Amino acid sequence: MDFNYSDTLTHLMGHVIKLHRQSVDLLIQEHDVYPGQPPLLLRLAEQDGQSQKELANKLQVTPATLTVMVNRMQRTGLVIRKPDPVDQRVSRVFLTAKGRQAIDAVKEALQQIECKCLENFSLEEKLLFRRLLWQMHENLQAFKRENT
Amino acid sequence: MDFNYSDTLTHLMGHVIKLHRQSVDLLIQEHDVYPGQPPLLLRLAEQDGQSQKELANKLQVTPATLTVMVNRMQRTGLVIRKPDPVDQRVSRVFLTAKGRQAIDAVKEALQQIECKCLENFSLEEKLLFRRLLWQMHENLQAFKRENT
DNA sequence: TCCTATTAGTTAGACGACTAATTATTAGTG
DNA sequence: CACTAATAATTAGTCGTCTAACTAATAGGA
Repeated sequence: MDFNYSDTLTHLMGHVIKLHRQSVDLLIQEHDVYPGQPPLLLRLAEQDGQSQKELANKLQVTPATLTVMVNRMQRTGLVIRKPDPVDQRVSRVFLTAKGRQAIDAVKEALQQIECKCLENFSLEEKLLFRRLLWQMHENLQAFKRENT
Repeated sequence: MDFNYSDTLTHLMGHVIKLHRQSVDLLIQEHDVYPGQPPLLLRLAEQDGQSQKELANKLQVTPATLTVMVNRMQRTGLVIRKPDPVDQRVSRVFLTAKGRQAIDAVKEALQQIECKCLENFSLEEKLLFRRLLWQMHENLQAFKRENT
């Protein structure tokens, strides 16, 4: 019972994710947006001025990671940090004008790639794919709960 | 026509991949194997003593990345580098005894998680999932070809 | 044969992510 | 009220990955 990692579904998925990142990056790099930043930008587009803790939770990332991300994006002028007036511990992240412009490109790019990804998929296939992916997500979540 | 990144298939896939990594890591970290190393170990299990270039190609990683990976794995004693006797430019990577031991644990872990991932999947669903994933892979590859 | 091109690998510096330890500030309790 | 708990963010150090610049060695052509 030999086991080939290359035949594994997660191996293939990993490659797809990587290709996806690279493809999106091709379209957005001119806006000073790096591959990990689109999710943060989009969360800010939904609601500006969230605390870093809120953002970290939504992005499923540790607060430490978020601090570093915000530092870089502040340096490239996409966002700006402002202290919360009530609670001095929290700092809130706001989009700059440049950030807002970048978001348009980012949305456009993600949309385009998602569309490209799903070329030749029927509606049923899309739905099924999502269902299976979700099932996988739940299975892994269960595994983590059992083994922590 | 508002666009929600959270509803995106690739967003969900990203989470699944992340959970997968974390889950595998739970099972292998005691063997001094870090999350990015299983693929390299398994390639060496297939064929020991490959050149770094060969390995980089198979892992779809740049030579620079491979150099760093091998450095770390050499430091933790999983592999060892030996110069090619014919061509002095190439250095070949070999498993150590510890590396070979780790591989057993890694295979076991990957198998277990892959199995867990696919809980409640029928055979048809597995096949279909792979087919759709492959289609996505081809779509993205085509996109990259068109935009490079 | 010698000089140039190509090739394999490395290094430096950046981004993305994590854990563990640290700093400030707020909340709660005796 | 004072002291301890808990919370938000940061820092330091590591792993994973990339690009660009560099070194060393081989291959090829004039």
